[in-house]
Amino acid sequence: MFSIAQIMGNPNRDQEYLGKLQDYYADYRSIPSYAVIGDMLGMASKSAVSALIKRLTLAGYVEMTPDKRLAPTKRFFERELADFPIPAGMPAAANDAMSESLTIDEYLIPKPSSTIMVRIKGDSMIDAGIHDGDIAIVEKRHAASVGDIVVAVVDNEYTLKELGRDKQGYMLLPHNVDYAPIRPQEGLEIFGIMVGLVRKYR
Amino acid sequence: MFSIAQIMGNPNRDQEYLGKLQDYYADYRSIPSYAVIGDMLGMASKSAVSALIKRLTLAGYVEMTPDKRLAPTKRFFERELADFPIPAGMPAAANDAMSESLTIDEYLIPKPSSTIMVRIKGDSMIDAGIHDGDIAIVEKRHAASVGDIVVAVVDNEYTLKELGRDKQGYMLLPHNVDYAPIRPQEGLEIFGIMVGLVRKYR
DNA sequence: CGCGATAGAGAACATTCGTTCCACAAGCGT
DNA sequence: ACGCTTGTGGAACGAATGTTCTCTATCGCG
Repeated sequence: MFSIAQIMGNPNRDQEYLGKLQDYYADYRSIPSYAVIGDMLGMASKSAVSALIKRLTLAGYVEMTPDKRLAPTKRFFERELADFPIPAGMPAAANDAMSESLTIDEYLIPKPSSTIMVRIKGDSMIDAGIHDGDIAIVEKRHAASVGDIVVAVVDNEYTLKELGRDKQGYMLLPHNVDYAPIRPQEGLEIFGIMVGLVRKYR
Repeated sequence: MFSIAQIMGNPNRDQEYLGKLQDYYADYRSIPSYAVIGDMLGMASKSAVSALIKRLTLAGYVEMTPDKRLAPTKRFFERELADFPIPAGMPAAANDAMSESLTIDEYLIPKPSSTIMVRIKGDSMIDAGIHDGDIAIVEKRHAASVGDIVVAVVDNEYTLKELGRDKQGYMLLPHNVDYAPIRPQEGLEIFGIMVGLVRKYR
């Protein structure tokens, strides 16, 4: 991977171009055609745009999708440090974790079609930091590992617990001393596993 | 605005198609050409794709950018929020009549410009369900109320605690029996208040 | 069983896309 | 001042795009 300064013909200029592309993308979630880019950046010809895109591609800001469409990369969304005016000493801005994604949605939901959000009821998992009213991000699938927090179907009811196992077989572990582990009588059906948690303070 | 069920020819089918488009977009941040969509969805002709896109446009999931490129709308990113326990039959493509739809970003970040994300370090707040490695959504402002979870500046260090108060004045309350409340010596500067929490299970 | 409505296949079409080539202008060092 | 490098303007080109049309298969309903 290269830095923009290493690749770019005129780094400052190109940085500014990149900024305008980022703004456009923020508005429309799509990268425009070369002609529109040209308009936007004040270039009269598409060859200039073509060259710019080549540079941006080399520098890793955009890439081609499998069907040769121009798409932004993770690096495209990186923010300048100046955007995060966090005074020195700030508990490391979550920049590191989030820098790879534009949004929290992307961060938590890599596979939208098989992901649902469920609002937690009750406090059987409170010792795992899962509170009543929290929203669980659940990825639907039938395979889970011991230690995963799963949504399982027990006696025709859905429940969120940690998947555990001992010599007697699988069980569902609440995280609350007031609740006892559940040993499903007849098999255990996994509905999905919990991949994320969202809580809102108001 | 319409619901997908009102517009769609075959709602379940279209919902599934929409899901695949969402997955593709999550991977590449771009909507593919009609030909690729056709491949992906098992349609051999572009006219079928064209019809689908018309329906999705009507339903408000995609739209045209100023230069006639296909782009997702906000609604494209919304996810259904189910209440727990999950109603039976849920696994099937959620038809409407379901509770709310929302994006996590909008849910947690009403004021983007004054909101930052901070990764939690340590477990001084673990009894409040705030774990090491979680991401706190922090709205920057200087006013806070007792009971808020705040990011405060104490002795030139940033710390996340509950804001408390007794007759001796304000203090910062950890939520962990191993930690003692902090009574700032010389004033207390509030950096922001915690409005949300995001956790990712791997 | 037959009818109509609907969706998809397939092909033709004009449009638009991005690439590529060449020529010219501006900036730089010698 | 000159020549070289670099970047841009412009035009031409083939490829790919999305629209539209007709025809056929399928489904639902009576």
